Parts: sequence; C-alpha cells; structure tokens
Amino acid sequence: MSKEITSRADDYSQWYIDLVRKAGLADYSAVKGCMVIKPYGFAIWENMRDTLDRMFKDTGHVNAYFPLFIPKSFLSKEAAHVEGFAKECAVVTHYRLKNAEDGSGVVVDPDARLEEELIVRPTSETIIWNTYRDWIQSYRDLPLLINQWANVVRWEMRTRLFLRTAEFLWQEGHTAHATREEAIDETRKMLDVYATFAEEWMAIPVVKGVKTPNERFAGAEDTYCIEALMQDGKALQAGTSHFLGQNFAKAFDVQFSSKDNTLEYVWATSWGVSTRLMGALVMVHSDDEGLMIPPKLAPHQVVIVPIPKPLAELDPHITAIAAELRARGVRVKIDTDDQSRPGFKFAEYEKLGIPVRIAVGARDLANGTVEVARRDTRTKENMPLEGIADSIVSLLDNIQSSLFDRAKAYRDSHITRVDTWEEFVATLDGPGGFVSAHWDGTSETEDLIKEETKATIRCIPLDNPQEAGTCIRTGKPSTQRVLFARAY
RNA sequence: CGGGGUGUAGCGCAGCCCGGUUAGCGCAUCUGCUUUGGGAGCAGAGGGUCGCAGGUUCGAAUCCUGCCACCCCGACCA
Repeated sequence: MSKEITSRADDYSQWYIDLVRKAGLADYSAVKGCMVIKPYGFAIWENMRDTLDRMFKDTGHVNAYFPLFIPKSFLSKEAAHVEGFAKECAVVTHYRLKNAEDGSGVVVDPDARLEEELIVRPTSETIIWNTYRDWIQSYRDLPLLINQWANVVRWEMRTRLFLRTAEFLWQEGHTAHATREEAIDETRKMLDVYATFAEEWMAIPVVKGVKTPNERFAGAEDTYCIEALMQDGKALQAGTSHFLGQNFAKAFDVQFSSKDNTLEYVWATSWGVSTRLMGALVMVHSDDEGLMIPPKLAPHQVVIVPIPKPLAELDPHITAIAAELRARGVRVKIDTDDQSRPGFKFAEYEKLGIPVRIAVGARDLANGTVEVARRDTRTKENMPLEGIADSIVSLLDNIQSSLFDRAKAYRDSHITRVDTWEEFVATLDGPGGFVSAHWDGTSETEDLIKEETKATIRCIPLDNPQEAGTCIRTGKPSTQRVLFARAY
C-alpha cells in the first residue's frame, strides 16, 4: 500500500487526485479551475500528441493555427452552436490597464473598452469557417483537411484535474468536403483513428457509437464518439467526431462551384480529443501503488536501478544493457541517485508507472542475470543477461497487451443487458458500468432517466443489432438497445 | 447562483470554545555520523505578515465586524 496515495476502495475520487499530483502529472494553479501540467505529465501528453499527429498526417491532414480570440458576432452566427457554448465563455472586454489613482495597483482602463468583445475560443468552428470562406471557391479546393493543436477555454463551474479544467489542450480537426457522403466518411474515418489510438496505444477498449440528439455537439447533425469505462464503473467520453452537415457553411456563407458549375454549400466535419485522455489513462490502468503507463506511451519504458546504489563496478554493465535496449528503440532511464535506498526507489518508480524495472547488483552479475520487475503484475523474475534486450522488448509487448486485455475484461464484464427498470437501477447502483437497455427514442424519456438515475445515454453503438423491445422506463416500443451509464 | 466547510512553515494538521511565557506537531528541507537487495536510524539546524482590513483589550492566532480566497455538495459540462 502506498504511503501517500488514498486507496481506490477508500475514496476513488481522492485516489485519482492523489495519483495525478503525487506522480507529478499535474497540480492546481493559482488560477481557479486551471492546472499546471508538470514535466512528467506533459511527457506522456507529448507521446500521445506525437502519435495522433502522425496518424492525422497519415490520413492526409495538415496542421495550421487559428486565433485564440473570436469576435463575439462570429459565435452567434450558428444558432445551436452559440446556444451550447454561451454559458461557459471567457470574454475579453478591454485591452489596457492603468495605475489606480489611489496607488493600490493596476485597474482596467475604462477608456480601453473594445468596440466588439472577443471570446476566448471554447472551440474554433466559427473562426475557422469564417476563414474557409476565403479559401474555398471551387470543388478543386476540396477536400480541405486541417487540424490544429491548441488550447481552449470553457468556463466550467466545477473542475477536476485533466477531466474538466477551465483551460485545456486538445486538437481539433476541421474539414470541408464537396459531398455529404464524403464528409460522413471523414467523420467515421477519424472516429476509427481515435478508436485505434485508444486501444492500441492507450490500451483502453472503447465503444464506438453515435450520440443521441441530447448529447450531440452544439451545431452538429451527428456526433460520433468513443466511450471508455473507468475502474469505478463510470463512463468517460474519450473522443468525438462530428458530422456538421452544411450548418457552418451556411452560417458563414462558404460555397463552391461544383463540376456541374452550380454553387453549393460545403459539407463539414470536426473532431477532437483533449488532455482529458490523460485522465482516462490514469483511471483505467492505475492501482493503489500508483500509475501504470502503457509501454507505448511511457516516457521511460524501462528503468535500470543499480543495487544497492550507483557504483563504479556496476556502471559498465548498466551502460551496456541500456545501450543494447536503446538500440532496439526502448526508452531507458538509468537511475543515478546515490541518496535514496533501493526500497524507496522501487516504490517511487512504481508510483510513476514505469512498465519495467531492472535491478542490477553484484549478486545478479555473478549469476549472469538481472532482476526484472513488471509494473502491471508487480512480479519479479531473474532473467539471463544473455539476450536481455530481446527479453525486454517482448516483455514490453506483453505488458502492453496485458493492460489492454485486463481493461477489456473489466469493461466487457461491466456491460449489463437489462429489461426491467428495477434491474436498470440496481445495476447502476451496484456494479455500474454500461447498461444496455431499450429506450423509446425520445429526449423526454432520456431526460427523465437522467433526472432519476443520473445516467445518460452514452451512445448508440455502431452496427447496433436491431431488436424489438420495450423502453426500460416508459414501456413504449423500441427498435434497439442503447448504452446507458453514469459518466464523468 | 443556493447549501456546507476551511484559511496557522513547502505539504498535512493541532492550538481558538475559556485572550496571557519564545505559536506547536508530523512529513519535507539542510548538516553530520551510521546505514543501503522493498519506502533507514540517531543527533542537530533552518523555515511563520497565524488569509486581509478594522475594532475591543494592558495584552488577540484566540473575542467582534467587514472583506477576500479556496474546497466539498447541487444546478451546468469535453
């Protein structure tokens, strides 16, 4: 049991906060609702970002950058969009400060009021589509496949490190297409990219699905999502991909001349994932000892610890092992701390979630072995020095897939099919997880269920089998099951 | 915005009700010695506008008034 981390059983929420802070991922800042992402946390985010960026480029996208500020009038051009975001916007009203007359410091200069207020972007559809109007004239300009890495601000009333902060980092893809079909294909393609990333890199199994109108992005015709399940049985939306129809093209008057020489509105998509993924990574894999970072995303995949401490006679052996591993592309950290004792270091590296730890001491070298400990199972074994790089590389693969398998087994065992309201409530209050149940398809019923149970429809899974049934709440006819859950 | 709570060393807290030596404790930090294969021990040291501003008093961390900040629970949300 860790000395400084609250156990999951005692207080899951506190466990999460302890982990984020004690493992050096992030910390609270002087600004309410905003966090400081610390170097170790940012290193993980960089690995996620770099991988996603490569995947976006491999699917034909390019990066660009649009302004942080959006004129207020832009936001109101798409009715549903402004409706969705208006209540959480930070607004810039002035551009200058001046010294207070009573000498108490600086105050906002009332003479420096902006003609038009600027909104700190909560998302960039409006500023981007206003720009696209100038970039798109012909079908030859399409498709336009652009992504931006940026920070956005949503003035949330209650925040949680990584999961919901007033400012967060994300990427937002904004694409423009000549046809409806092409835009829908793009929406689905990027959903697949997200699902692949979640499962193959983050080792997090996800359900791909489509949102109900209630949960749809403000301004979208359809919102697709990937939904993940945390260890406390609550769901987390891990990424979204929106088919925006012609809503923004019409709001910003973006038309193009088609091959038939007709003027048509452009079809749009947008898609994004954020630093919220960091929260998912923590909550899916970690335990009471600390983090557990999947090898593919771990800043350090292996740490080599000299036993009992860094010594001249151990050094050449450790350097040789590290070189052999690095030659195979493994990210290795060599522990050079001669102050702390081994037991402390072991606990510390487990807290950081480094997948593999290699202990090297005189005793091991005499036997021609090293002690290899894996973070996920917390088991140790002596491995021969001969061929150690091969052993470690396959061990890392093994850990990556074990983490996924474990998370998937948990997720699969927490998808419960229920057919009565009693079972529905009992499942939510008991094991939690996803509840697969019939729903009559109305927003009213969805709202009613949310009010009574705090559960929302996370998604209608893609390729959902059609199945006649009756709504869990109203008893009205239903054509398919949907996935309910309590969510972050 | 409603309800509750907390502000005392880098962190976590005690002291406040019932005012009175130099404001304590644990962790962390620094120094020294002994240690070192699962979170070391001993000895010593440094570190404080007691959230801010007034007031009562011979005397305020403690009592009174006002203000500020943060946290938790709800409404809102990626």
